Amino acid sequence: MNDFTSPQTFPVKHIAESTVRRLSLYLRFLEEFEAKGHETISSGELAAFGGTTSAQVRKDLSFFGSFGKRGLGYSVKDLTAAIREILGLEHPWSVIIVGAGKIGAALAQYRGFSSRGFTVVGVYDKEPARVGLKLDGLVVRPESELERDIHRLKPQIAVITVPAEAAQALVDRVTAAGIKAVLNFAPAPLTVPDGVTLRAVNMATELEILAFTLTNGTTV
Amino acid sequence: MNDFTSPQTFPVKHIAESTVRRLSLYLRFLEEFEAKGHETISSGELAAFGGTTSAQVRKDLSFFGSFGKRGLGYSVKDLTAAIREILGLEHPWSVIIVGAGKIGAALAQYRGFSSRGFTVVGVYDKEPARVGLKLDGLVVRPESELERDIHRLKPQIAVITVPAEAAQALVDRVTAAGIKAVLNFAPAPLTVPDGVTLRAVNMATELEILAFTLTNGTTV
DNA sequence: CCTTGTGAATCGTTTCACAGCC
DNA sequence: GGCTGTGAAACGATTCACAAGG
Repeated sequence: MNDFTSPQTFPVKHIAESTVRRLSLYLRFLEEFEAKGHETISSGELAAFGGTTSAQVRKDLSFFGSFGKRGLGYSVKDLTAAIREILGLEHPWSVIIVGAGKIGAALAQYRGFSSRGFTVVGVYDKEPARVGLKLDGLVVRPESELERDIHRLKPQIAVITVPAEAAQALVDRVTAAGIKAVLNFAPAPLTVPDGVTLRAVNMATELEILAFTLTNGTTV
Repeated sequence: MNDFTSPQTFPVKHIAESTVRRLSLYLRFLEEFEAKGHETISSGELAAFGGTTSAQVRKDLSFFGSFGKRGLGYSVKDLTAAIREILGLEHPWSVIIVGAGKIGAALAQYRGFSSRGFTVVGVYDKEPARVGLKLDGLVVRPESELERDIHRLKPQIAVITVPAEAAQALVDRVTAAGIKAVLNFAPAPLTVPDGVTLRAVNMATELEILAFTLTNGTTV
C-alpha cells in the first residue's frame, strides 16, 4: 500500500484519533522492548501490551505502510523509527506553557515531555508574584512578553493552564502570534482559528466518567 | 422511553464514552446558563456550545429519558438536575491521590474537583521528605497508611500520580483494599481486577497527537 | 508453519428526516 | 411554527478470515 520509493512520505487521507493514540502507546512499548534487547516483535505481543488485538495493530500500521515480515514479525528498531516518524517525533517540538499556577508549574517540570522530544521554551503568567520564579531552569516570564517570544522562538505548541475565564483571550493571542496547536487544560470550551489544532484535557470530566461508571454498573 | 414511575432509575444497557463525555460538557454549560438566569434551552443552543449537533444532543439525552418539551426546549433547572443524576453526581465522591509529586500536589489543590462533588480525603507519598507537607488543608500521609485509610474512609476513587515503575504495585494495593475506580496519570499501562474501572490520562500522548496533526496536515 | 497485510463482514456511532406534541 | 424524540440511513471503526510471503 505504501509508495515504494520514499518511506518517509505517508500518503494519508484521514486517520482516526484512536489509531494515533494507539501508535503512541505502541511506541512506548517498543522503546521498552528495545531497551530489553529484543530484536523482533509480533503484532500479537504489541497488542497484549496495548490492550487490543493483533488485527488492530496490523490495521493501524497498514495505514502508513508495511513494516513487518510475514512469518517473522517486526524489527523492533525499524518499527520504532517508523512510528516516531509517523507521529512526527523525528525533530523536536517547542512548547510554551501559558499559566504558571499549580498545573502549569507541574507540567513545566514534567520529565515526560522533554524525554519525548517536546522542549518547553517558555512559561508565562500575568501575576507579578509568579514572574521570575524558577521552574527547573526556566524562569516564569510576564504574559506581556508572549507575542514577542513567540515571534522570536517560534514555538509550535501552546499548553493553556490558566483559569477558565482567561483561557479564550490567551488562545486568541497565541494563535494570532503564530501558534499552530493548543493543548487546553482550562475547564472551558475554546475556539481556535482555521488551521490551528486544538485538544482539551479536562480532569473533572475524567472523574465524572468514572462516577458515571460507578453508578451505572459496568457501562461505558 | 423512560419508565414513568421513577425518574431516577435509568434502564441503561451500554452507553458510549463519547456520550458520557458530552453529558459532562452539557452540564458545565447548563450551570453557566442557569447562573445567567435563563430558564429554558434548546438542543441547538446546547449543541453550539459543545461543538456538536442538535440531533446529537437529543440522541445523547434520549438514552436516559425524555427531558424536554416539544416546541419549547428543556428547562435548564430540570435538565441540570437530570444530568447530574445520570452522571451520579447527586452524592459526593471521595478520592485519594497516590503520589504527592508535582502533579499529585497540583491535583490535590485543584478547585475544579471539589466544586463538582469530588472530595479529596487523602494524599499519599512514600518519600519521608514529602510526608507531613500541607496541601490546602490536607496533610500528605505515608503510603504505609493507604490500606488502613481506605478501610476507614472508604474512598471510591484513587488518582495515581506516582512514577511509572511504581504505579502497578500501588494500583494492586488500593484495589485490594477496596478502591473501585482508578484514574491513572502515570505513563504506564495498568491492569485492574474485574469490577474495577480504569481510566488513563497521558500528557505525552496528547502532545504526540498534536505533533501528528501538525506533521500530517488536517488529519485526525 | 508462522505472521503479516488487507478486503469483506460486523459492529457501533452519528446524522438524517420526520412524526408527534407544545 | 418550532423543537423534541426516534426509527432508519449513512458513516466510521473494529474484527474476521484468509491469501501471500518469509
